[in-house]
Amino acid sequence: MRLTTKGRFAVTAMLDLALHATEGPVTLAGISERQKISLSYLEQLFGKLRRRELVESVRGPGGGYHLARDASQVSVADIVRAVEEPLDSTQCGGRENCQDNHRCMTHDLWEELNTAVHGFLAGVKLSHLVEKQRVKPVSIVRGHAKSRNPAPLSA
Amino acid sequence: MRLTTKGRFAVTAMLDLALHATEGPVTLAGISERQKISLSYLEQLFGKLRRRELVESVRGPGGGYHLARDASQVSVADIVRAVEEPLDSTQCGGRENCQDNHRCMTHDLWEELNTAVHGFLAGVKLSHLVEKQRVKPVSIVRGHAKSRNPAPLSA
DNA sequence: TATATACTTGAGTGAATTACTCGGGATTAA
DNA sequence: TTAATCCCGAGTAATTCACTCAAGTATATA
Repeated sequence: MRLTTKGRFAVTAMLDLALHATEGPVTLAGISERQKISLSYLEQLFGKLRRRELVESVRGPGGGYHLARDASQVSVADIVRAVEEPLDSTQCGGRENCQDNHRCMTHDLWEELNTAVHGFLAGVKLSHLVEKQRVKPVSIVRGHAKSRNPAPLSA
Repeated sequence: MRLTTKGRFAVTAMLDLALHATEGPVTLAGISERQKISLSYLEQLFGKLRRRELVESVRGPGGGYHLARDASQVSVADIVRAVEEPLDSTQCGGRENCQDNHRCMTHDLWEELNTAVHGFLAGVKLSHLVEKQRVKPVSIVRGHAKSRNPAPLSA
């Protein structure tokens, strides 16, 4: 599981979608404005989300996107995997071509870590985020943060 | 905590160091050959490891590196943090400039994830890896894997 | 049917990062 | 003095990321 801002944007967008689920199809333009994510970029992301059947689209005027399944059935791991496509193998492409035991050794380690991360993200459902979000006092803070920080995982 | 192949290489190198601890200072040339990591790249990595006081160097002929503390006192998290320098902030640079609650919301999530990852890696000591390594039957597999895959976190 | 709204797709791009190399230098054992 | 080491900073090719641009296609509504 890779994890970059792409995955984070996707989760944010999906959360926005879930929060506006009652109001019919949600437009990308709306998400773009509310979340300050470029429309074109959202289009890219939602193309993948749709192909992975996490969202469904309604075309034409009044159209937009809605969740393909209940928010409780969509995990953060699902979302990240959907957009962070090249979820391919690690270091030594699987397990065959490990150079020697050292490499294999650390390979096990990274695999365990990956399992742990995946487990963590799979445990967090979109519905949890929605709940947390709704509980929070809504304090709108303005401040354009069109930041470029592709840090894969940051402290 | 970022996590790229740089961190993985560093862990591999440190494990090699730990495994050859009894034979006096370990040269980078040796690690380079055994682990198939470029010497120049190792020099870069060990510069950082030394500055973070994870290893100590012995200069001149017969010199090399050895662990600055016992393998049981060095965690994988220590190593990764040492080389993966820019361990700076996430999305919205801390907590102040979150655009609105959605962003803040997911920010919490990523922070929790980060804590989990760090916890995992902090729990794995170099000594654990050494033990596991020593137990394993030594099956040398040849196969040059000078692969370029900077996947930050892969499945 | 015309038109505007919205999704859909694919190609392209600038900046940043990664994973290195290169070329020199400093230190010290023999 | 020589050679084995570590030491360091600049440079670089490839890649990736985050994002834009320019076309579509579908459809609700007037």
